[in-house]
Amino acid sequence: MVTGQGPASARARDRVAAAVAELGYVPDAAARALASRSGTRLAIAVIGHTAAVLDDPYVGRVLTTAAHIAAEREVGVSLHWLSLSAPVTLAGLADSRSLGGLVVVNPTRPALETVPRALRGRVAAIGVGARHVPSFDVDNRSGTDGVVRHLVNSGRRRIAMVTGPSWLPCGDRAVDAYHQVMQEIGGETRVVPGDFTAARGAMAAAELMARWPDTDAVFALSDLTALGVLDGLHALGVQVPANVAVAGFDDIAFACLSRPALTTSTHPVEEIAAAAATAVLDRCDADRATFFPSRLVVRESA
Amino acid sequence: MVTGQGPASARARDRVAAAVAELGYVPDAAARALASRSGTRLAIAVIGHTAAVLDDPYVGRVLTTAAHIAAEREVGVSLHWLSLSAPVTLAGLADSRSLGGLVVVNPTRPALETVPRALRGRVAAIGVGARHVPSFDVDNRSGTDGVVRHLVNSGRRRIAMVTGPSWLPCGDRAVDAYHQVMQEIGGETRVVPGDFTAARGAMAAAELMARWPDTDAVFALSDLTALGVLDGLHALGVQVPANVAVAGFDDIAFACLSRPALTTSTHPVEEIAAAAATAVLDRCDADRATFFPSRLVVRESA
DNA sequence: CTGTTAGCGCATTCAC
DNA sequence: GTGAATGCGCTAACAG
Repeated sequence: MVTGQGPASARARDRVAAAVAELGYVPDAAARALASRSGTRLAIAVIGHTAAVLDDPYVGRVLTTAAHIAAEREVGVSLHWLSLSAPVTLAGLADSRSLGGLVVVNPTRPALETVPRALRGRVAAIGVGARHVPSFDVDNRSGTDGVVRHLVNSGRRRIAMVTGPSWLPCGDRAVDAYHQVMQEIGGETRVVPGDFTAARGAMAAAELMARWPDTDAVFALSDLTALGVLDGLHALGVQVPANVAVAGFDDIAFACLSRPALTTSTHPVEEIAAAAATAVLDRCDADRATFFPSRLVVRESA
Repeated sequence: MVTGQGPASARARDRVAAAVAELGYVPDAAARALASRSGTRLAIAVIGHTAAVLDDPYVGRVLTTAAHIAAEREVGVSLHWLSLSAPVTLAGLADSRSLGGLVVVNPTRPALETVPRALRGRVAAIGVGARHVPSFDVDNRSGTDGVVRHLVNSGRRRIAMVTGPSWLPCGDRAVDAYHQVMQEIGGETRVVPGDFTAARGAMAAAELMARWPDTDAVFALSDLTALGVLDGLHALGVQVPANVAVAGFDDIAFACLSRPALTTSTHPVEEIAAAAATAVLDRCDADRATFFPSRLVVRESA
């Protein structure tokens, strides 16, 4: 083995390293991939109802980071949409010989079941994990807890939540946390399903205010949705934050550009994506879940 | 040649095609890359002062599209930052044997000079092009013309422009178009340099209003910057669009979510990226420039 | 632990 | 026009 782990004495290894340095030797990725059948590309698969999930800015950030990390190792990244109704595609993806590793974004548990064992040690999830699929995710529970408690601390009691899509398991922890805080303060829970889009947020705002007109705060599990809520409330003539406070989740670039600027919770998306990509590229088999912190960012909207 | 163009009779080709279909044969990308020295990955190189340019949402859209297109051909995409001051990196990038093709985003003409001839037919630019480097870009000239004329038609005369970074050659056509319209209506030109960021937009707004207090419209060559201008004007207590109209360029996702919603010009970024990626992957040598239309989108801000 | 050998799956280059 | 040989640069599985 010209590089790396082969069983060899320390002296021999040093000599090779010296030769490599002096001759300016650089390994050929294609030849290595061919000989070791290790693949030449890192696939990013995003699960969702439609291919439109690929256009989400969150996916863009993950992809950007992964492509940047992969570049250092001379591998490329490809982007795939995995239909929610037929995650069979995952197996198809996996037996492409050029596949070096796989990062699944927003996986469902059934989808994770279809990961072939041949991919063990070369797969990671951003979202929930599974056996032999290490996961990297935001600590949604404490993140939600932090935001909702901030709303409570600023005097709100009739707090509603717009969730993520119901099929997304990693949103469950957030909903749990919301329920728990509401129970603690003896408040009624008001949950409306969302789908992480702004359009849905505007609709959710209208639904919410029709059903529970005395709502004094809305927490959306996505900034995009929260911006939509802002829009919906504006259309209803509701003042933010005077009448209703609004908080989001993720701290996207535009959270600080909206009017009013969005109170939200910030997440190290780049760090998460980098960790997932690195885990796959470095072939570390594990089924550990790593959680990244969610930190409250108070702006004007709540 | 198992696939494609080799000299062979039509009958033989058909037989091969039939065999391929029945055996479910799928070529091995790594083996092909090794034998033909054609590389296994498509590199996207973005030019800018700092690596922060990689985080631009525009780059995200380009990367997403490229990664999706590349996926169909079993190749991956890697992302690179090219320092403006030392575009030497481009040559370094190019002699990596795993490089299959290159798409340069926002190139400068000097940077394009450093494209090695070995890359001919496997390189494309999003922005200005050069000899042997086909370019794919927005028709900035007519796009700007459309926006500025819209401002004129709605009664504005003292129109300022916030440009892109001065080193970006593809912004020149836009500045030209602005000058031309202003000359036609006999208006004074008021140009402030920008850098495509929101922060710069807010500063530019302050500078503009200090220097030319009677300005009644601002056109920014980037939506992000325009949103910053919106912010800056708000801080100054200037009403938009009552006192000053604001227009942007690009129609990013958040243009319709700002308050007031941003009037801008929409561009088929995905189409442009797809065309560039396809040109590189299909090895079409050319030095033709392809321009994509810019279409005015009137919302509330102008 | 070391040195050697045999492919990985294709494109290319010759003879036919 | 067709088929068979050679090698791309490396890893893996041996024998020393």
